[in-house]
This record gives sequence, structure tokens and C-alpha cells, in this order.
Amino acid sequence: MAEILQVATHEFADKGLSGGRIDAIAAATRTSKRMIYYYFGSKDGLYLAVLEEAYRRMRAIESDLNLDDLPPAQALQKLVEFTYDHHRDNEDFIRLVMNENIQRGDYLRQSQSIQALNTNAIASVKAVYDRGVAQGVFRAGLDPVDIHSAISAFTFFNVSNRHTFGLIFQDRASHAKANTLQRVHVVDLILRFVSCSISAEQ
Amino acid sequence: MAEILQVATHEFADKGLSGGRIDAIAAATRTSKRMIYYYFGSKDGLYLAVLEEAYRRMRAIESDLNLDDLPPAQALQKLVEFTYDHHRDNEDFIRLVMNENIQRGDYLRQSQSIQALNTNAIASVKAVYDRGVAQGVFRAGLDPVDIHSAISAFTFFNVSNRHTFGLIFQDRASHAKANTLQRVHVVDLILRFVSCSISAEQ
DNA sequence: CAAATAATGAACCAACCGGTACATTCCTCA
DNA sequence: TGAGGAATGTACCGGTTGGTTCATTATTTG
Repeated sequence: MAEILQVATHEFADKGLSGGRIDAIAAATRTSKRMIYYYFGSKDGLYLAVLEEAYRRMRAIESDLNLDDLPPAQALQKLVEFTYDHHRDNEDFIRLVMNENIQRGDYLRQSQSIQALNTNAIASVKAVYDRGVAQGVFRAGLDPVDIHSAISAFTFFNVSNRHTFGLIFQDRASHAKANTLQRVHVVDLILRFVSCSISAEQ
Repeated sequence: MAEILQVATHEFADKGLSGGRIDAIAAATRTSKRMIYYYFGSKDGLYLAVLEEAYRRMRAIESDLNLDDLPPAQALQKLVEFTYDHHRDNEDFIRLVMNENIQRGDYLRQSQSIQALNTNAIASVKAVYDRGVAQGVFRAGLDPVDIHSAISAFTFFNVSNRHTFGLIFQDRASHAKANTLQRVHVVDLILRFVSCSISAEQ
């Protein structure tokens, strides 16, 4: 059953929900199509299980970073770098989320178990941010959710739009650079965003 | 034929390539399925035509902003705001691009006509950025492509991940705020990124 | 006008694919 | 050992869907 989930994760991440084929999943498993329906009931049921499992695994890894041991700026940097690497190395997850957005979040909405997940992520950001504000290195008045959004936006986009972005700029990027925004730049962007000293906005 | 393209754009943006139905498109048109195949040959052919048309329309709108008339910082701000609004108001285009990324850019790659498009966008950014550096308000050493990437990442993500992001944080955002990163913040992020004075990076 | 070509309609098809019926085997436990 | 449920293999089905066949009607063009 774990094998089914694993194969199905890859199939759905690869082809999307409507593009993914139950027969293909069955063929790549040591079990049969019959078993998939026995355990998961329907294609949608399987997809939902895949989605939940992917989010669950994501959270599990994301939890322990021990950011409290570092000064705020370095903690934030570490968080960004971790998120960057993690997204880059888990393309299947990214693609599942993309697909879910194409479905307008219909399946995610069905799953009660996922909703509360990212509250932890926000809590981490908030802790670091508050500490930074208290120490006078971060400017006050920002919403931790916005900081989290910013981090996600970059690291997610970097992976999700790899193909179209890479294609459009491939001529310029004939050099080794991977067509995407480099990690240092993302770190830089975020740190500058929360940083205190800056010229007048607007 | 323009009508077919329009309806097909919506269908593919809505359901994706494999999820979109030729019959549905035909039904929503005043022509017939027979005509779709007469003009576009196949489902893939229609999809490709939709993709090319969407990119073409995108470029057409994007071209004239007259950024040269403004001081660098304001020009950049205007560019960001325009991109933000434009992405937000053209969800169909965003969804098509998402879908194309799920297909790993296979269809975009087939189209020679699209490749050169965003060179203009880069040129705009580069002009503003260079001017800013010359005037001492932007720091030197950045690649215009990275600035463009950053702008795209935010404005695109804001629309593309609306659903999953909104769901996860919906409890927090019971207030009017639309769950996504606000425009002011995106402007702020980008301006801070290119701005000169800032505490030590790292 | 005639010939050729573009445009169109209606019914049809074969493959695909999610899902199921039915029978069988395996495992658990008293 | 035997009863009952869990697990599984095989073969099949019926609706869907991309795509087509054949015939017909406009429309252009020499």
C-alpha cells in the first residue's frame, strides 16, 4: 500500500490528476488495479491520499531546524536556505501543489488533516521575526504571514516555473547558471525585506 | 476561428490539457467539433495555438509603459505594479503557463514564435536598472534577469498558488485581506532588493 | 459558368480508461 | 480444523473521447 502511494505520487506529480492513469500506476506496482480500488476506492480517493501523504511528509521534515539557537538574521537566512533547498529537491511535491491549484484546491479543501499544518511554519517565522524586532535588527510592522509568503513565492516559483522560464531565457543563460534565481539572491531579498535601515519606501 | 481559440483558451486554462474536452469546446462554440479538427488538426494543435496566442497577447499589452519618463525608483515601482495587476487580472494566462510547466514546457518548446518574446521585458528592466545605477540609487552588480525573475516570482505565485495558499491560511485571514501578498509589499521587496543602502548582506 | 477549393454537418468508430463482478486464495483466530 | 474476513487475480463492461468518414454546401477563381 505504501508502494501504491509512492508510485501514484510520482504518476500524479508527473501527469496531473486527469493525466495520470490508474492502469499506469497499477503496472508500475507489484500489485494490481484491483488492489488500488480495494484500498482507495476511486481515483479521486487515491489522489487525495497522495496529497495528504505529501503534505504530511513535508511537515515532518520541516519541523526541526532549531532556529532559536541563532541570531535572528542568521536564523532567517537558514530558514530561507532550507526552504530553497527543500523545494528544489522535492519537485514531486511542488508539482502536486501546482496541480492542486489547477483544481482550485478542491481536494485540499476536502482534507481536514492538512489545514493546520502550516501554522507551524508561520510560528517559526514569527518567533524569529519577533526576536529580530526586539533586538532592533528587523523593522517592526510586518506580518509573519507576508514573510512566509515571500519565502514561499521565490522558492516555489523557482521550481514550478523552471520549464517555461528556462525556455524563454535559455539563450541568455547558455552559461552554467541554472536559469533560476540563485539561492544567495533569495536570501538577500528576504533579509533586505525585513531589515531595518533602508531608504524611504515608495 | 477566433471564437474557437477564445473558448479553447478558457477550457484549457480551466481544466488543463488532458482535462480539457474537445467536445466541451465545440459545444460552447457556434461551430462544431468537425471545424476544430478542420482548422487545428488535433487537440495538441489547438492547445499549441492557444498557448501561442496567449503569449502573443501578453506581449502586446506589456510593451508600452513609458518607463523612461520616470526616475528609476518610480519607474521600477510602476513596472512592478503593472505586472502585479496584469497577472492578477489575467488568470487564464497564468493557468496556461502553470499547465505548460506541468507538461515540462513540451509545447512551448515547439513554438519558435514565443522564445524571443520576453527579451523585451528584460530590456525594459535593464534600462531602468542601468539608469538607477548610474544615478547612484541602485546598487551595481545585479543581473536584470534576476530582477525580472523576482518580480515574476511574486506576481505569478500570488495568482498561481492562490487556492492552496488561501486554504491553508484561511483561518488567519478571516479579515478582508485577500490571503495573498499585497501589492505594496511586492513593490517594497523589489525596491529594497535593488536599493543601495542596506546593512551587510550575508 | 465551370472547376476547384474552402467550409460544414451528422453520424460513427475504435481505443482508452475508470470501475466492477465473481471467484479464489490467504490469513487469523477460536 | 474450520469459519470468516481480508486480500487478490482475471476478465470484463460501459461510457467517454479524440478523431474520422462521407457527403454536401458555399465560395472563390480562371
